[in-house]
Amino acid sequence: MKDEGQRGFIPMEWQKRTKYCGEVSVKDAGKEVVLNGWVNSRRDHGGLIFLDLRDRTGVVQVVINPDNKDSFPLAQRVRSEYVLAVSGKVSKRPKGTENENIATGQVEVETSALQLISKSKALPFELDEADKVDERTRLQYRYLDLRRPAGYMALELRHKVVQRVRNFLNNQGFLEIETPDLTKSTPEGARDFLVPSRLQAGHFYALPQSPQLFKQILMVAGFEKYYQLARCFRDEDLRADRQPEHTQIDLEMSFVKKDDVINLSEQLLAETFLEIGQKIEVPLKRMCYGDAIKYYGNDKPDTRFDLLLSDVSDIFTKSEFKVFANVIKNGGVIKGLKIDKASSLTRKKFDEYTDYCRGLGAGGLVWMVIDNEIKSPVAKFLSAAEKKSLINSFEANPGDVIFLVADKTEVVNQVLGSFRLLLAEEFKLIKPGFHLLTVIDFPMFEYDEEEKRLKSHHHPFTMPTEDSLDLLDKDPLLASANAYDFIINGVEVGGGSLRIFDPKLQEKIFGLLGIAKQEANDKFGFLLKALDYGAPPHGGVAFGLDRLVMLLAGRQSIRDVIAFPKTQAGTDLMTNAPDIVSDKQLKELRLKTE
RNA sequence: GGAGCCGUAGUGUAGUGGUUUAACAUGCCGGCCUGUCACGCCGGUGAUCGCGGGUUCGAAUCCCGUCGGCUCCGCCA
Repeated sequence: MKDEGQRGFIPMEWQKRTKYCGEVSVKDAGKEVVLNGWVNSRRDHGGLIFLDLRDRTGVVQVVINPDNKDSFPLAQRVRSEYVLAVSGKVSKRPKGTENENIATGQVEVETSALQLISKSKALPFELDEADKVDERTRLQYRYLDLRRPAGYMALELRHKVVQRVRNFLNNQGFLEIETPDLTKSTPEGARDFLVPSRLQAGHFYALPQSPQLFKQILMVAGFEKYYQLARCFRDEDLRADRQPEHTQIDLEMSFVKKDDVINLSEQLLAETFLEIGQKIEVPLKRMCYGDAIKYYGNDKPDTRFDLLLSDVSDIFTKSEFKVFANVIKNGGVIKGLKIDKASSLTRKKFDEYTDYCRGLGAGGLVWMVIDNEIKSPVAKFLSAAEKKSLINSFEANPGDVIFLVADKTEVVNQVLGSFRLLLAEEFKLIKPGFHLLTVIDFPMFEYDEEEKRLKSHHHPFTMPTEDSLDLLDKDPLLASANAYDFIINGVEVGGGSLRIFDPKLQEKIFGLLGIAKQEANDKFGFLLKALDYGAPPHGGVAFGLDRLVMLLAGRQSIRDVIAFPKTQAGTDLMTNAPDIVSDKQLKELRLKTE
């Protein structure tokens, strides 16, 4: 068997596989097969060479005997990750040489012909140790990273989840419809990615943050049930669970009530969990937004563990302890959480926690070790009655530790909400498995301190509840929305709402958001216009496919379930995007760079 | 915009009370080996310690800056 021919190229003809490596079994014993794949490893015994040949289905052992005068010399020159075609006979392995660790360990392929299809340089990292390798090297050589079973399986799972979603929605009567990626920049929401227009010099498309407006217009168009696996773009900073482009399972339905959308969403989620063999009971547990904030400090409660926040402001309304009293006088709150049997915590650890909470914006962190009495730096400032009330309130027992934060309500919730996660991890309180939750009863608006105006909590097209209509004028911050979020293990995987289908109400909401009539018409005029032509009641939901698959795959980052993800600085280390472009390109677009 | 952690042969680590031939494992190259499967054994190759500057007789080690990667805050309707 030759490798490189006269022209210096490897011959183009090669034997096509008759079987996949991972599927060779005892049943094939005695049969001739051809395998194609990569050399996973090579074990050269001098007089006998073993190769583990790998394709996407698995590995199988290939044996090359020295009496095979064509193949043996080639086998000696073969290296890791060479691509080969192997012809040979499947045989049961000699007694005592079976390998229980691999699926094909009972058999091997006795090579009759070995053919080199493609060579490989020595790899920049060893595939079976990739878990430990710096992520930047793996991203640079993403094709090698993905060649690992773990890489393959993550994307295979993603594929299967997508197929389930499509099947489920198709069976429910949904139509998959694509909407534009080159569209119009709209105010509100995230920063847009812009695309300069050549034909309309000086004008810009924006990449969609979501297909929100298009799907609503599809409802006006009468499609009734739409879905799409939509790529969404947001030019904001990245996180482990945030990429500048991500994929949403986006859907919208007409003539539905809130519970119709929630029920379908929960069924859809449950359907995806079947892919990993998990039966999820629907309907899911539901929690109102107010309780989520009150007990968990945020609107995406991690319900894998308790450690609930408790408001103890009442105990300190008349406290001699000025720090607490002042916070309450200024409208703030004192909340805390109790952790069982934590008296082994060191002073150093308490300082660490204090720094952590300060870093999140708290003025400080009060800690108390419960013994026969309370041990705490602030114990001397508290009255006996206050101490007793605290212990009662937290139902604290000797050995427990109480942490308190006093500040503005939002600060307290945010700090304790994060701190609770840290403690749960450190004390190993997190129960295994998946804990799904639907959060309902969101407020319509929140107040933006910086811009001194109302902002939508969900988005500007969210339908207020009927009860809230009167509040829009009186006290819009109390108005609640027909919106819902879906939370798994503290990760927001989806959310949606009923939409406004009355153009008058939509204009009213824009007004409350401080979007002038002129601007509303410039930016959203096409939607308002569409609503004028017989808009059905409608609502929908969007799930973050990347986050969902991340959870199903048990990974910590969505980068693991995206084929070619970007770094925290928004770069692609494999392609080196983003990159500078030629002057010619800039000129055509009438763009100048500094 | 901000905070923290990290950066030493291809890869993963060790080495920082200032002076080392910068160590170990693995990979890679060569040799031996007919039942291995993380094959084994022998030998070899490979790092001016991310980059720049400073302190010093002397810096991988201390200081400053910078670049890159990760985590987080802000931001993400």
